[in-house]
Amino acid sequence: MTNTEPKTEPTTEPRTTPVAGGRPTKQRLAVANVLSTFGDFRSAQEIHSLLTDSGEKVGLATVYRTLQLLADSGEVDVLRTEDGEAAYRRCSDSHHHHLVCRSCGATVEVEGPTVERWTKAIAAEHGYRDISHTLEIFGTCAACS
Amino acid sequence: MTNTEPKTEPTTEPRTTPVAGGRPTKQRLAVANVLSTFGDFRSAQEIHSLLTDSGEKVGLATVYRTLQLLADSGEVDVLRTEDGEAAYRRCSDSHHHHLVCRSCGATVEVEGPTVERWTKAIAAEHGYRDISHTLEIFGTCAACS
DNA sequence: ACTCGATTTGACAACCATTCTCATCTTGCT
DNA sequence: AGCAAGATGAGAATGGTTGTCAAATCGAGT
Ligand SMILES: [Zn+2]
Ligand SMILES: [Zn+2]
Ligand SMILES: [Zn+2]
Ligand SMILES: [Zn+2]
Repeated sequence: MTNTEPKTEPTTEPRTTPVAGGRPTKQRLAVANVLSTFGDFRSAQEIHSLLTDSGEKVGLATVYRTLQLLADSGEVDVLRTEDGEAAYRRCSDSHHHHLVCRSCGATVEVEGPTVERWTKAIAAEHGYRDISHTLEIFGTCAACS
Repeated sequence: MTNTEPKTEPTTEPRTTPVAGGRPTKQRLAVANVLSTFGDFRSAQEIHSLLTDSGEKVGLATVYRTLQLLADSGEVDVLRTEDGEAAYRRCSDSHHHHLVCRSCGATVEVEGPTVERWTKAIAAEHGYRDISHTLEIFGTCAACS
């Protein structure tokens, strides 16, 4: 039947393609899109809910796979919440941390070069590379005092 | 036998292990003891294996409960590895943070007034009180580079 | 030392986020 | 169109952690 060439001619072959993020499928675009809608960290399950609620039909496994892809390619930041869940956010956002009221949950995004410099300096001082860090500040906000 | 120990005597024995909050049971002492034999972070499951291998019969649930107790009372440090597992380690008395190799787990305790001042300043600036914070630094150590 | 109520334990079930499986679409390309 | 590699999704499997609850243990009071 189909008597094509036994093998595809390796003349101009796919190996040169840097599949950083793979194919731009609908599902992946949807995940990337929802990520760019929010500036803060969201869990994979949360992202999946947002997608299904908005009518997009994307499987949970695909959400996880896409987030891992994006994380591996450096397009999103990933961190672990205190109870062990992974949270993702688009990394084009400026790096920042959170000041959270432990009573009402009111959150303030904070940032500053001070702590960033400090962590880098500390890490370099001990010979560590590829530094990342997690920092959360908890307190009682003025309204809850 | 020696049943006439003077009650007024403060501490006569080598080590009365004061376990956090609750009763100093055999199981809790065993967990606390195994923690003091290691300087780096160990998972709960790992600690449980160490205990059972050494003959101590302690249930896994009890290990988890004890570690939570110790963590809540500040006697051990707890952090989340980058793959989401909780890791525990005996804690030194002073407030500090950790620089952890994400490859081999090598941990350096770091501290400094810089980040402490920064968090307090940020919090005060936004009217928050009773400030606490969590900060972990991850990287690849020199040996793993 | 004995009793009794409160605490703690442990075997196992339940949870839940994440990953795996694999049959079935899609996409990219000719 | 036609094909093969890549991607998807429904559900099962995984694995760490927590919940359940009867039984064991502790310890203060007697
Ligand atoms: Zn508040
Ligand atoms: Zn930072
Ligand atoms: Zn290392
Ligand atoms: Zn600190």
